[in-house]
Amino acid sequence: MKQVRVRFAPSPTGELHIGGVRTALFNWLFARHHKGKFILRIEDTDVLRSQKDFITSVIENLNWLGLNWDEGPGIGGDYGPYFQSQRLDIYKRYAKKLLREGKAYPCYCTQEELLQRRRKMQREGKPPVYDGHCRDLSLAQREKLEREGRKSTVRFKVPHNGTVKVRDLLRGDVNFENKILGDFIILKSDGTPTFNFANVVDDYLMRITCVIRGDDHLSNTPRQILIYQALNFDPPSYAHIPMILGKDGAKLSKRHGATSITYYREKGYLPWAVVNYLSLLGWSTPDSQQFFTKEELIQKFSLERVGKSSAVFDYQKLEWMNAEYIRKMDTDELAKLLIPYLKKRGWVKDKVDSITYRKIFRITELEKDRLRTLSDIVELADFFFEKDFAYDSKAVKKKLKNDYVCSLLRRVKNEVEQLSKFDEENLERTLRKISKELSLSTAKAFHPLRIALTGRMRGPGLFELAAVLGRKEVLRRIDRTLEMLKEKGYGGSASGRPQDSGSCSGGSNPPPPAKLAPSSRG
RNA sequence: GGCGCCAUCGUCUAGGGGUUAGGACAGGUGGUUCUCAGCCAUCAGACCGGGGUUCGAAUCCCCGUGGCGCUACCA
Repeated sequence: MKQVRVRFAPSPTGELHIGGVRTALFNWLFARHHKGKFILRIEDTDVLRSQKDFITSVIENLNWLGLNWDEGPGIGGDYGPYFQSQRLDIYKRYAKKLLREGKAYPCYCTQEELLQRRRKMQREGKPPVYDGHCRDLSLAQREKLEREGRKSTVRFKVPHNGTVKVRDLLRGDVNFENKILGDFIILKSDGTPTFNFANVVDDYLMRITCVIRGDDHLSNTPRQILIYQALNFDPPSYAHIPMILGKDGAKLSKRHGATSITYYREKGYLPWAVVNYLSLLGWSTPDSQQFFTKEELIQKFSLERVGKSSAVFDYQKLEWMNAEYIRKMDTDELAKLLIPYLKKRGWVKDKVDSITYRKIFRITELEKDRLRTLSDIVELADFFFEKDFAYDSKAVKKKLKNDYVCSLLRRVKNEVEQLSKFDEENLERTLRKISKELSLSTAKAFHPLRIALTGRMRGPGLFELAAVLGRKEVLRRIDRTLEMLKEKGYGGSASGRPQDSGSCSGGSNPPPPAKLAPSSRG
């Protein structure tokens, strides 16, 4: 049996799309499973819309995802070049061959003429296919039109009768009647090939054995098979995989949310989480397994288990899966992935020293369970880095208003100052002791403290996060909170009584004025 | 309009002539904890409709309906 050769053939007219990634993935899995070749070919024949930046982006993103190719840009191979823009003479050669054999003909219709005739056909309720206007021109007529300076395209002569059978690995045989196809263009007036033509020539020349692509291409396939036949090429086998849709059932597009893989990369999705999630869109194992290692996925993947109906892209499930992979990840590895996000915020310097790294590691440990994407770290851990963090106004109103709060904070401050060793265990023991002595439930004691230290109601364990902050910073934050409460008249200072132990005024050194933020997410 | 593809919980799906139609995400409830997250337990939720075939249809066949795609000098 001959070696499996499949390809992914994106056109660089935009950022690599999630749907494109899924197509690339299925091709890659198929190749790897069968120990065949995965080829990357850039279909940049649309000169107007193709951009160099997008080529770079496609290549970078595929690399990031780990979908490595055996032939193509950056690698080379025996069947190159792998950019269609560098193969124009090849397409011309084959077009000439078809011309010579009478299987194609020059068409001199202008776009304007075509448009008008198409409109007319539509008005009359006829199918809007090319009417064969130039199909049977005599040599003299052609020469006349040439002399008039008319530009020509090359059209493929579709037989008027008969049918084309597409053998699809997923859907079985699908038949199309030739007569509904219409003579389509294979070479544009500027000499570049159209998709259907370049695709066939390249797939043949690159010895592609199986074309795996979105099922939006199924209706194009009869045209391509006709070209194979005209050129005396053996067509490959086909597998048209279901498309990915948005929530409303329409083809996935920007209005459903982000569709470019670049977005997910920047947001902090792990490449394998994306791959794993995408593999489940249209494919499954008999036991509906959710998580796969790379080796497992390659081993278990098969086209037979690819479904036929389109799948809705579920952002939430992707997010969940990403979070799962983050939680399962080694903390050290995760911390290193988080650093770029901290740098972007200016929270850590370009060169991370070992003390800073130690802190980042601890923070990573504490926030790991809460991360859904890597960039979440920015919102979750800001208080570790921002000395001047804002207090969630809702949290303040809800938890710091009570009379006992100031005496509690002052008490904690005193005890913390005197702590022989400032670590998690001592902290916990002391804080529990204080809450007991003040006859406060741990909840009542710890919530205000958490807000004093972080500005918010949710987050990692109190002792853990305090330990990371360090004694000095904890004391400073308590002072800062006391000051803030004093200004607001909260926490017992508004009781009207003279300065008693419950008051927030007096005592401490005046810290810088604290900001009160508008209520944000707790 | 023509042609084509598709159809199981809200979503991804398993299953497939006789099943309590299974799992995952999301949602609800309870528990654990200083909060959140997590974790554990638990609940709710589906075979598009109609005909056939059959003792029996969600499963096979046909029709309908719906969704999507193609019908370009885009790919």
